[in-house]
Amino acid sequence: MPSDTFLRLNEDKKKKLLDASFKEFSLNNFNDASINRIIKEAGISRGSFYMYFVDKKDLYFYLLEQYSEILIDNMKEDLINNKGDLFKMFQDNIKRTYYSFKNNNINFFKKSLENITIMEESKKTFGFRDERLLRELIPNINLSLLNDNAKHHIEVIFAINMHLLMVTLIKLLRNSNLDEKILNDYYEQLNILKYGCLKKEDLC
Amino acid sequence: MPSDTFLRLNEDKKKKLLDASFKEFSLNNFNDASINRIIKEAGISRGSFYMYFVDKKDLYFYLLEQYSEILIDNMKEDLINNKGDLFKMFQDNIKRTYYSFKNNNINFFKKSLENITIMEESKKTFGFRDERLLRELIPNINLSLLNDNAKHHIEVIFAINMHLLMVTLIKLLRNSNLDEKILNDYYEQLNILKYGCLKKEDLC
DNA sequence: TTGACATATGACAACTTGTCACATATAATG
DNA sequence: CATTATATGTGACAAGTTGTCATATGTCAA
Repeated sequence: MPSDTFLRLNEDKKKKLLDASFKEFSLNNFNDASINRIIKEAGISRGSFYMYFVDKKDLYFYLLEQYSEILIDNMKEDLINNKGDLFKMFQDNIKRTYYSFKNNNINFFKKSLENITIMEESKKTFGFRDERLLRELIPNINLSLLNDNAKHHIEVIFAINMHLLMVTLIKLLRNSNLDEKILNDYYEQLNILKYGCLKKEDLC
Repeated sequence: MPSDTFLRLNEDKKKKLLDASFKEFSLNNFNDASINRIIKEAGISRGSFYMYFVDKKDLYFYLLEQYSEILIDNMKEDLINNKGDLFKMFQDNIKRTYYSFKNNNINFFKKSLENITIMEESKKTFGFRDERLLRELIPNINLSLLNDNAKHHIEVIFAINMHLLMVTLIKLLRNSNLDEKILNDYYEQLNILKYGCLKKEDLC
């Protein structure tokens, strides 16, 4: 989290630093990104930077949070449009998210995907804070479509879906064009989650 | 991949470097691990190091490969003991893997889990090379237990299972003792994959 | 013994980060 | 208005990082 000093800064100065950071993290992955280059581009001194953020990670997560707001908004919209059907939402959402990622200035989201460790993923699902996810998305899911076991593990199901979404996005972004095969694979993966892996005759 | 020069080295010198590396990567995550400390501990010169490995990443993946051989061996054994039942294998395997991780010298596997990005995970499933996974594990899975859709996506199902395994291991290793609650959550996640999320009446 | 090739070495340039004594704003108070 | 606090800004600095390269030392074959 940035310091109050940063938050109190005038919008111009704030924007300049945020823009420079966005650019740097779009061109380099987290470890290669350089605070030196950021402060040079933003025209602030080294000491000031450390007055605003405790370190590179602090800045990065703040940025990620800012820029991923719109993604969670889109997801919420898709969920409501599909009357709370979690799987239809994910099916609809992937193209939208793909284009958000693809069209954003330089590469920020693509690089972000490459940076996420499963360690972090298990804590905060893709930069969206858990709280916002739980507060705004989960309550909009129509649980009556799911069986009891699924109802009790709705957060896990969401997390698995998010994981599949991210892995698919990585694949799609590696190709230059939206690849229908990768997309179809994704839809069938959703089906596995919907219908399970075991033979039906063993179930009923 | 290490150079032929490294492979040609006498066992003592090789071991010394590998041991020093293992220790360094056990005490630090990938980015904080220092080649300087490794070569100091191993008693070789900077130039020699770069004669053996192209960079830190090269060394790291070589190490990971070496030390994860046993994990895939265990998995194969569990799969055969369970007559090819993929889900029973995962259910049995987690405790074993947990103890392998917990008891190994310093922390290598725990740190490794923390280092893995979903980007890498989507390419090589957890340091096990895809080839070995596909070659040795997948053929031992009893496909007749699965429905048609699952059969066609056996690699994806395996990957999701691996992902759940890793996330659960991270949770378990964060606690000091084997936490039954986390373990039970894992088993129920496997059930979701087995039986799916949708209500049964909608299926049959 | 003399090449020829394989290894080893550490100084070097070019970076990186976080800190800190100091300088300069801006606000508040006598 | 002058003075004192408090908030910000600054860049030199120490202590680290990595990868390269000219040079030195092995080793083996002709």
